[in-house]
Amino acid sequence: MTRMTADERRERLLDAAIAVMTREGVARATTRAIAAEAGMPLGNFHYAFRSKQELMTLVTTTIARRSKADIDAAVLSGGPPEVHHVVRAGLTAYFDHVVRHPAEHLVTYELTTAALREPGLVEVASQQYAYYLDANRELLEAAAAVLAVEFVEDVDVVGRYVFSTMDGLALNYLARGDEEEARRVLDLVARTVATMVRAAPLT
Amino acid sequence: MTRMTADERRERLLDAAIAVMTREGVARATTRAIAAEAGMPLGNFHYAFRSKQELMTLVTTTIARRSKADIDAAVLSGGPPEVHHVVRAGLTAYFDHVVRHPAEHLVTYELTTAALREPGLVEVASQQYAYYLDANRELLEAAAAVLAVEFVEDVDVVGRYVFSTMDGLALNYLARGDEEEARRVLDLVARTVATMVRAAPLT
DNA sequence: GTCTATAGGAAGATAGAC
DNA sequence: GTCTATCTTCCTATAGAC
Repeated sequence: MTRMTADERRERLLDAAIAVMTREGVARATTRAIAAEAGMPLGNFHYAFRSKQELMTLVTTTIARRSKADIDAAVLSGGPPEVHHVVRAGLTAYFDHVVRHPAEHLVTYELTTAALREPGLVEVASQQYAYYLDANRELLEAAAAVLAVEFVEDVDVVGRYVFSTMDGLALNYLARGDEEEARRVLDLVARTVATMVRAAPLT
Repeated sequence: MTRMTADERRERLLDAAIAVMTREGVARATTRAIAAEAGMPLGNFHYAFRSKQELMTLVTTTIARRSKADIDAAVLSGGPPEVHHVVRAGLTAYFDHVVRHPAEHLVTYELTTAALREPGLVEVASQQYAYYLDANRELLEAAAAVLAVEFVEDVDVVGRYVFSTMDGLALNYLARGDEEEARRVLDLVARTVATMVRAAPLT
């Protein structure tokens, strides 16, 4: 049997790290626990990664990338072609993901706060959020194009408004757990976004 | 010189814990660091608290209480008696606090995520958020009374909308650090809240 | 009551046998 | 290249001298 390549080892440890973090929390994702999850001896960890921080950085960016893919896929659901409904469908798709995978979302908050406390990782947290914001703005612009509307407000500000609100609502839901009220807030947010657009001029 | 009472010791350790957490992060607030900050030997820690978790619970509830006092005080600033301006003044007061004391707010996010990972502390996180939500609703109702308006939407939903949005915006600001855009979002939020009220009927 | 000293264990990282 | 065994450090918590 051929040996594992360096890349394979890194990927296995990466997936194992995400699994442990999701199941037990970032604080308990020790190098030992991660190596055990990946089915390899502890000694191999530092053969694949120079340090635990190197892995943490990779985990953070990987989760951001995968989340974006999930949300992008979910937001393509159909529905009445009205701003309020289209936006609500997108927000609902996101919130459904939070309800179905709360631990995964909790991990992102843990990673963000952990990164903000580590001088070498502050940049990672910043880029993680820049990435999410970018994804958000893209979706808003795509939706606007489909609906033939344009934003009255700066689209960057609207994107950040939507993202911040959903980020806060998700954290709030994780802490409180009252799904129904959260969905009513979500509906309210969708209606506020509908007031931020007007019919687009013909091009 | 008389010895410290048990309550004094607890309070000193409590303040020391908050100081260490603010300065170095929750993860680095070890019993050793906290005892050193309080100027007492490590051995005294478990004379005042049965366990570290007991202190963590106290820290979480104490910070929630103190934050409420800060925000309540800030929100009493004057300004034009118009919904948009009054709400914006309140949100601005809150956001100013975040900008001036970012580490303190980061601590609250760290405590929330930490509590959500600890079976015995999930209740604490939930109560922490219930407390914040309650404070938020109270402020909204007080503002509505002063302005002689009433909410078109369920005031609980509006309160949660405002709280979630500001919570998300604060976290977003901590990660990204672009204050100016955050303030533009804040202004946008204030305007959306203004659309959720109408003149109150005379009583 | 107060402190020193230490138990007992887990963390990240590495050395060295195979 | 791979794994075992270990180094060093730091953690929470407690025992026991004063």
